[in-house]
Amino acid sequence: MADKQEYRMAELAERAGITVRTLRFYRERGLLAPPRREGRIAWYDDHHLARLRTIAALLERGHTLSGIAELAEALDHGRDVADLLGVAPPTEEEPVRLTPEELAARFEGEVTPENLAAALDLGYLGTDGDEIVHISRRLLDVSSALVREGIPLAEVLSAGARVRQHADALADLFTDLIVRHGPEENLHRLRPLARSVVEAELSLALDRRVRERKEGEQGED
DNA sequence: ATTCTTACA
DNA sequence: TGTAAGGA
Repeated sequence: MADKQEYRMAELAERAGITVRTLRFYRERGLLAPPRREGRIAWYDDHHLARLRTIAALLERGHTLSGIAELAEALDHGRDVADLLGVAPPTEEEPVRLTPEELAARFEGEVTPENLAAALDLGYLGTDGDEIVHISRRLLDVSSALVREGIPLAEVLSAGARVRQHADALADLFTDLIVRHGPEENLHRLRPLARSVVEAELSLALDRRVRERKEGEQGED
Protein backbone atom coordinates (compact mmCIF):
# COMPACT_ATOMS: atom_id res chain seq x y z
CA MET A 1 0.00 0.00 0.00
CA ALA A 2 2.63 2.49 1.01
CA ASP A 3 5.63 2.25 -1.23
CA LYS A 4 8.92 3.90 -0.56
CA GLN A 5 8.05 6.38 -3.22
CA GLU A 6 9.05 9.99 -3.05
CA TYR A 7 7.42 13.04 -4.52
CA ARG A 8 8.51 16.54 -5.35
CA MET A 9 6.49 19.49 -4.16
CA ALA A 10 4.15 19.74 -7.12
CA GLU A 11 3.49 16.03 -7.23
CA LEU A 12 2.82 15.78 -3.53
CA ALA A 13 0.53 18.78 -3.63
CA GLU A 14 -1.41 17.30 -6.49
CA ARG A 15 -1.83 13.98 -4.75
CA ALA A 16 -2.98 15.72 -1.62
CA GLY A 17 -5.35 17.94 -3.52
CA ILE A 18 -3.80 21.19 -2.42
CA THR A 19 -1.66 23.84 -4.02
CA VAL A 20 2.07 24.07 -3.65
CA ARG A 21 1.61 27.33 -1.83
CA THR A 22 -0.59 25.64 0.75
CA LEU A 23 1.96 22.92 1.13
CA ARG A 24 4.60 25.45 2.04
CA PHE A 25 2.12 27.16 4.30
CA TYR A 26 1.54 23.98 6.27
CA ARG A 27 5.24 23.43 6.55
CA GLU A 28 5.76 26.90 7.96
CA ARG A 29 3.11 26.19 10.56
CA GLY A 30 4.91 23.07 11.64
CA LEU A 31 2.14 20.80 10.46
CA LEU A 32 4.43 18.94 8.17
CA ALA A 33 7.82 17.40 8.73
CA PRO A 34 10.67 18.90 6.73
CA PRO A 35 11.27 17.10 3.45
CA ARG A 36 14.46 15.32 2.54
CA ARG A 37 16.63 17.81 0.76
CA GLU A 38 18.69 16.91 -2.24
CA GLY A 39 20.34 20.13 -3.16
CA ARG A 40 17.60 22.27 -4.56
CA ILE A 41 14.91 19.63 -4.62
CA ALA A 42 12.61 18.82 -1.74
CA TRP A 43 11.62 15.17 -1.58
CA TYR A 44 8.47 14.16 0.25
CA ASP A 45 7.35 10.63 0.99
CA ASP A 46 4.18 8.78 1.88
CA HIS A 47 4.38 9.95 5.47
CA HIS A 48 3.99 13.50 4.30
CA LEU A 49 1.16 12.49 2.04
CA ALA A 50 -0.60 10.68 4.86
CA ARG A 51 -0.18 13.74 7.05
CA LEU A 52 -1.68 15.98 4.41
CA ARG A 53 -4.63 13.66 4.08
CA THR A 54 -5.05 13.76 7.83
CA ILE A 55 -4.94 17.53 7.85
CA ALA A 56 -7.53 17.68 5.10
CA ALA A 57 -9.76 15.28 7.02
CA LEU A 58 -9.45 17.34 10.18
CA LEU A 59 -10.22 20.54 8.33
CA GLU A 60 -13.31 18.85 6.93
CA ARG A 61 -14.37 18.17 10.46
CA GLY A 62 -14.13 21.83 11.26
CA HIS A 63 -10.82 21.84 13.04
CA THR A 64 -8.73 24.97 12.92
CA LEU A 65 -5.24 24.99 11.51
CA SER A 66 -3.75 26.00 14.83
CA GLY A 67 -5.66 23.25 16.52
CA ILE A 68 -4.29 20.80 14.04
CA ALA A 69 -0.83 22.21 14.62
CA GLU A 70 -1.14 21.32 18.28
CA LEU A 71 -2.20 17.84 17.37
CA ALA A 72 0.62 17.57 14.88
CA GLU A 73 3.05 17.32 17.73
CA ALA A 74 1.07 14.49 19.22
CA LEU A 75 0.96 12.89 15.82
CA ASP A 76 4.71 12.93 15.68
CA HIS A 77 5.09 11.15 18.98
CA GLY A 78 2.18 8.80 18.78
CA ARG A 79 1.18 6.54 15.97
CA ASP A 80 -2.27 6.87 14.50
CA VAL A 81 -3.94 9.61 16.50
CA ALA A 82 -5.70 10.70 13.32
CA ASP A 83 -8.95 8.85 13.68
CA LEU A 84 -8.93 9.27 17.42
CA LEU A 85 -10.74 12.56 16.96
CA GLY A 86 -13.73 11.60 14.92
CA VAL A 87 -13.68 8.05 13.77
CA ALA A 88 -13.41 6.37 17.14
CA PRO A 89 -15.88 7.97 19.55
CA PRO A 90 -16.68 4.76 21.53
CA THR A 91 -13.56 5.23 23.58
CA GLU A 92 -11.11 8.06 23.70
CA GLU A 93 -8.32 5.68 24.50
CA GLU A 94 -6.17 4.57 21.66
CA PRO A 95 -4.34 1.27 21.76
CA VAL A 96 -0.65 1.34 21.00
CA ARG A 97 1.22 -1.42 19.27
CA LEU A 98 4.87 -1.76 20.09
CA THR A 99 7.61 -4.29 19.94
CA PRO A 100 9.05 -5.82 23.12
CA GLU A 101 12.18 -3.79 22.40
CA GLU A 102 10.24 -0.55 22.26
CA LEU A 103 8.48 -1.42 25.47
CA ALA A 104 11.76 -2.18 27.19
CA ALA A 105 13.16 1.11 25.96
CA ARG A 106 10.24 2.99 27.47
CA PHE A 107 10.83 1.53 30.92
CA GLU A 108 14.56 1.14 31.08
CA GLY A 109 15.41 -1.97 33.05
CA GLU A 110 12.02 -2.06 34.71
CA VAL A 111 10.37 -4.54 32.39
CA THR A 112 10.78 -7.56 34.63
CA PRO A 113 8.74 -10.73 34.29
CA GLU A 114 6.86 -9.72 37.43
CA ASN A 115 5.94 -6.30 36.11
CA LEU A 116 5.03 -7.76 32.76
CA ALA A 117 2.72 -10.23 34.43
CA ALA A 118 1.15 -7.48 36.51
CA ALA A 119 0.55 -5.32 33.44
CA LEU A 120 -0.98 -8.25 31.58
CA ASP A 121 -3.12 -9.06 34.57
CA LEU A 122 -4.34 -5.49 34.76
CA GLY A 123 -5.22 -5.61 31.11
CA TYR A 124 -2.85 -2.78 30.32
CA LEU A 125 -0.94 -5.03 28.01
CA GLY A 126 -1.99 -7.67 25.57
CA THR A 127 -0.15 -9.54 22.87
CA ASP A 128 -0.76 -9.77 19.16
CA GLY A 129 1.71 -12.05 17.50
CA ASP A 130 5.18 -10.71 18.12
CA GLU A 131 3.86 -7.33 19.05
CA ILE A 132 2.64 -5.96 22.33
CA VAL A 133 -0.48 -3.88 22.57
CA HIS A 134 -1.04 -1.34 25.29
CA ILE A 135 -4.70 -0.46 25.74
CA SER A 136 -4.14 3.24 26.17
CA ARG A 137 -1.57 5.58 24.77
CA ARG A 138 -2.25 8.01 27.57
CA LEU A 139 -1.73 5.45 30.27
CA LEU A 140 1.40 4.25 28.54
CA ASP A 141 2.78 7.75 28.31
CA VAL A 142 1.95 8.58 31.90
CA SER A 143 3.40 5.41 33.32
CA SER A 144 6.64 5.76 31.42
CA ALA A 145 6.81 9.38 32.57
CA LEU A 146 6.36 8.33 36.18
CA VAL A 147 9.04 5.69 35.85
CA ARG A 148 11.32 8.28 34.35
CA GLU A 149 10.69 10.36 37.47
CA GLY A 150 12.19 7.58 39.49
CA ILE A 151 9.07 5.79 40.62
CA PRO A 152 9.42 2.01 40.41
CA LEU A 153 7.26 0.48 37.73
CA ALA A 154 5.93 -2.07 40.19
CA GLU A 155 4.50 0.74 42.29
CA VAL A 156 3.14 2.54 39.28
CA LEU A 157 1.31 -0.62 38.31
CA SER A 158 -0.16 -1.23 41.73
CA ALA A 159 -1.23 2.39 41.87
CA GLY A 160 -2.88 1.83 38.51
CA ALA A 161 -4.78 -1.10 39.92
CA ARG A 162 -6.09 1.02 42.77
CA VAL A 163 -7.05 3.86 40.46
CA ARG A 164 -8.88 1.29 38.37
CA GLN A 165 -11.01 0.33 41.38
CA HIS A 166 -11.96 3.91 42.08
CA ALA A 167 -12.64 4.57 38.42
CA ASP A 168 -14.96 1.60 38.29
CA ALA A 169 -16.81 2.91 41.31
CA LEU A 170 -17.16 6.33 39.70
CA ALA A 171 -18.35 4.80 36.43
CA ASP A 172 -20.94 2.81 38.34
CA LEU A 173 -22.10 5.93 40.09
CA PHE A 174 -22.56 7.90 36.90
CA THR A 175 -24.09 5.06 34.97
CA ASP A 176 -26.62 4.45 37.68
CA LEU A 177 -27.41 8.13 38.05
CA ILE A 178 -27.93 8.70 34.34
CA VAL A 179 -29.77 5.52 33.52
CA ARG A 180 -32.10 5.94 36.48
CA HIS A 181 -33.32 9.31 35.18
CA GLY A 182 -33.37 8.92 31.44
CA PRO A 183 -32.88 6.70 28.42
CA GLU A 184 -29.75 4.63 28.28
CA GLU A 185 -28.69 6.50 25.16
CA ASN A 186 -27.85 9.42 27.41
CA LEU A 187 -24.84 7.49 28.64
CA HIS A 188 -22.90 8.28 25.54
CA ARG A 189 -24.00 11.88 25.33
CA LEU A 190 -23.40 12.72 28.98
CA ARG A 191 -20.10 10.94 29.17
CA PRO A 192 -18.07 14.14 28.83
CA LEU A 193 -19.91 15.57 31.83
CA ALA A 194 -18.89 12.65 33.97
CA ARG A 195 -15.32 13.10 32.89
CA SER A 196 -15.42 16.80 33.70
CA VAL A 197 -16.77 16.23 37.17
CA VAL A 198 -14.06 13.77 38.04
CA GLU A 199 -11.38 15.96 36.57
CA ALA A 200 -12.58 19.02 38.47
CA GLU A 201 -12.98 17.20 41.75
CA LEU A 202 -9.57 15.64 41.45
CA SER A 203 -8.12 19.04 40.76
CA LEU A 204 -9.75 20.48 43.86
CA ALA A 205 -8.68 17.51 45.95
CA LEU A 206 -5.08 17.96 44.87
CA ASP A 207 -5.31 21.64 45.72
CA ARG A 208 -6.42 20.72 49.20
CA ARG A 209 -3.51 18.35 49.63
CA VAL A 210 -1.03 20.98 48.54
CA ARG A 211 -2.55 23.46 50.97
CA GLU A 212 -2.60 21.02 53.86
CA ARG A 213 1.03 20.17 53.30
CA LYS A 214 2.05 23.79 53.26
CA GLU A 215 0.20 24.47 56.51
CA GLY A 216 1.76 21.39 58.00
CA GLU A 217 5.24 22.70 57.29
CA GLN A 218 4.54 26.04 58.91
CA GLY A 219 3.03 24.43 61.97
CA GLU A 220 5.97 22.14 62.48
CA ASP A 221 8.63 24.78 62.20
C1' DA B 1 15.02 25.47 -18.13
C1' DT B 2 13.63 23.69 -13.81
C1' DT B 3 12.53 23.76 -8.86
C1' DC B 4 11.90 26.20 -4.88
C1' DT B 5 11.87 30.46 -1.83
C1' DT B 6 11.01 35.18 -0.76
C1' DA B 7 8.15 38.98 -0.69
C1' DC B 8 4.20 41.31 -1.51
C1' DA B 9 -0.75 41.72 -2.07
C1' DT C 1 -3.57 31.73 -0.35
C1' DG C 2 -2.14 33.62 -5.29
C1' DT C 3 1.52 35.30 -7.83
C1' DA C 4 5.53 37.71 -9.46
C1' DA C 5 10.49 37.91 -9.05
C1' DG C 6 14.75 35.90 -8.23
C1' DG C 7 18.52 32.47 -6.44
C1' DA C 8 20.76 28.12 -7.52
